[in-house]
Amino acid sequence: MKRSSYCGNVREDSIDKDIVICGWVHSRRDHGGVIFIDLRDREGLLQIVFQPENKETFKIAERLRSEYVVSVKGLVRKRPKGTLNPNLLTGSIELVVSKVEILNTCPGLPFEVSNYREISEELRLKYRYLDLRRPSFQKNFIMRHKVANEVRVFLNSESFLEIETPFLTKSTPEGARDFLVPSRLHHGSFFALPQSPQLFKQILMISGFDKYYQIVKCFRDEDLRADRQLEFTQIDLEMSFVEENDVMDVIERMLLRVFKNVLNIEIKIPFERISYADAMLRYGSDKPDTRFEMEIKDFSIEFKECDFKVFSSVISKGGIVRGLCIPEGASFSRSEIDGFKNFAIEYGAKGLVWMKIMESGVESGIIKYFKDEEIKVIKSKFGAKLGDLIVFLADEEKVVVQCLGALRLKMGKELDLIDKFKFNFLWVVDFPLMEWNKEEERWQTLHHPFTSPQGVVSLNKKNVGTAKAKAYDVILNGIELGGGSIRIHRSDVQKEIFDILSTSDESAKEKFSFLLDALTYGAPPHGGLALGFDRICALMAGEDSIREVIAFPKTQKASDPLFNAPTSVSEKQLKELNVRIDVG
RNA sequence: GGGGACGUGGUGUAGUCUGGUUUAAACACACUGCCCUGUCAAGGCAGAGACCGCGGGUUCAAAUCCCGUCGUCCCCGCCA
Repeated sequence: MKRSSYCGNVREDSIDKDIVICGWVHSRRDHGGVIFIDLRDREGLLQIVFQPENKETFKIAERLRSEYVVSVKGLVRKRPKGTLNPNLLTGSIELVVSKVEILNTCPGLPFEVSNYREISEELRLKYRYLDLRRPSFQKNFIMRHKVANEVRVFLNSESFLEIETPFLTKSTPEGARDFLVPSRLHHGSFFALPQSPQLFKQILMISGFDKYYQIVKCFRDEDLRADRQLEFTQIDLEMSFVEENDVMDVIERMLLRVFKNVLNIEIKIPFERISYADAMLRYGSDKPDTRFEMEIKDFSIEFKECDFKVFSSVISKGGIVRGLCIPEGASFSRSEIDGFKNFAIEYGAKGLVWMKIMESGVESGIIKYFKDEEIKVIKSKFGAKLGDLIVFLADEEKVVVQCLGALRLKMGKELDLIDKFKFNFLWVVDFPLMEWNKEEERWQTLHHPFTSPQGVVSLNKKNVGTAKAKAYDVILNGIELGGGSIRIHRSDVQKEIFDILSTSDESAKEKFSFLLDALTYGAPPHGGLALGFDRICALMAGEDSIREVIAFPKTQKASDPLFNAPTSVSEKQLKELNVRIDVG
């Protein structure tokens, strides 16, 4: 029997027609005299009816069990009055079976193929093929396909060319840890899997392709998280003869189209923009979640000479004091506030100071150190209301910013201040070009070393600290969707950057000499951006983890329970590669 | 490298804090059999199924307390 339709796509226009469908037995309701089966395929469910008059099919129906694979021929008809199911798109019709064929059977399942139960991730990944059968999952992956398709249709219409770049490439120890692939033909040498196609796409610009994109896998051998996998997918694009606004405009219009055509949601463009400095000050993060307010306030000037020595001495040593006003937080108990303190300590703070705005005045263990005017300033700066809780941190800037940023997010979630149906896009711009790495005593780029500085000043180790980058990150609901920049297209500027980054024993100039060369041969001004495809899909699907939109993800310990990877390999394989294992 | 949560029939959980007749473990779903001609997360009756992740210790007695170990998840570090 040749299939004529998907189960989930049959509609009333097929009434009185004979059709053939194939699928899995989703559920079986045996009434003794009549048997109903919900047959499932990727498009959805259709109720099929076995009637006792047809003895042959009825006998087979009695044998059907969950997840049996069958093909069914029958007549589509309108369901009898009062038996419609409004929960199904096919709920007004059913298929009366005239012929049925069991294509495969299925033993007892390790878990039910339904949306109604949370199964442990371990089991889900071991039986990923069953897990992926669940309707909610099929939906996620159909959506993921649509997103990719809309991206391609849009970028194609904007004259972008899809060009592939290699997976076997060169290891560059900056940034994330590389996955290494031993070379059989070059003993002792290794390829690396790309952390991103960054340099390839820049070279494609030098080659004159003008606009490039790729939906491409990237690899980073770092620890995994809910939003991080060893291999992940990026929408990677690059454009020639552009400035920041041109790239940002393309991305905004692309996302507008994707959200409209996939979710039927109108997002507002252009996205709001915020400077890096502002984001760090107000939200304590370079990827602020602006779905709720609760902004951080700085008191480093106000408390410079205050009587509370913890504050004034930190400030005199170059540190800062900032605080957060938690609406209706005064009802938190002492131990709950201690919990916040421990949370802050986890992020590197030494302690946390709090004040409750009560009817009787401000309640706090340190209230005696503060003058009335100072309390007034605190209250007015926050716009604090009765019943609010204010917390302060005093430390070096990095610690305070990070802690309060994390605490703000935690409170936003716990107090349910976040509107889950909102999509808040945001550009973070004006990043510093570099930051000083105290431990290693050297300059480090915030983005990557190919990012163009703002302005045309000649850069050196003295003035680089104040330079801004032509870089931009696109943020959605506090998650970094992607980042990009205008790249350096002049060899002399790129050389300056490498000089600043280089330590005495390693020269970036040598490692990237091919790039410096390429830039001299007529490199056009160019820039681009890379978007985390998995993250976009997870956000659009309302999932908390990108694993829910990746068909075969790894566990947090970086293994695959289905294939049981990674594994050791044979001596023969190792010998061919001239690799010896030395497990300590 | 570090912090935390969890691990009980096939699945999801209760029981763990305060060790012991709420019979060596309860409930729901799934499973098996029977009944049932309009259900749709069908219903009814009956049944099978776990020595409580693994190892060790404390104790008269351990799912329960302690130590170790493995696994899953969340977070810090890390992710230019």
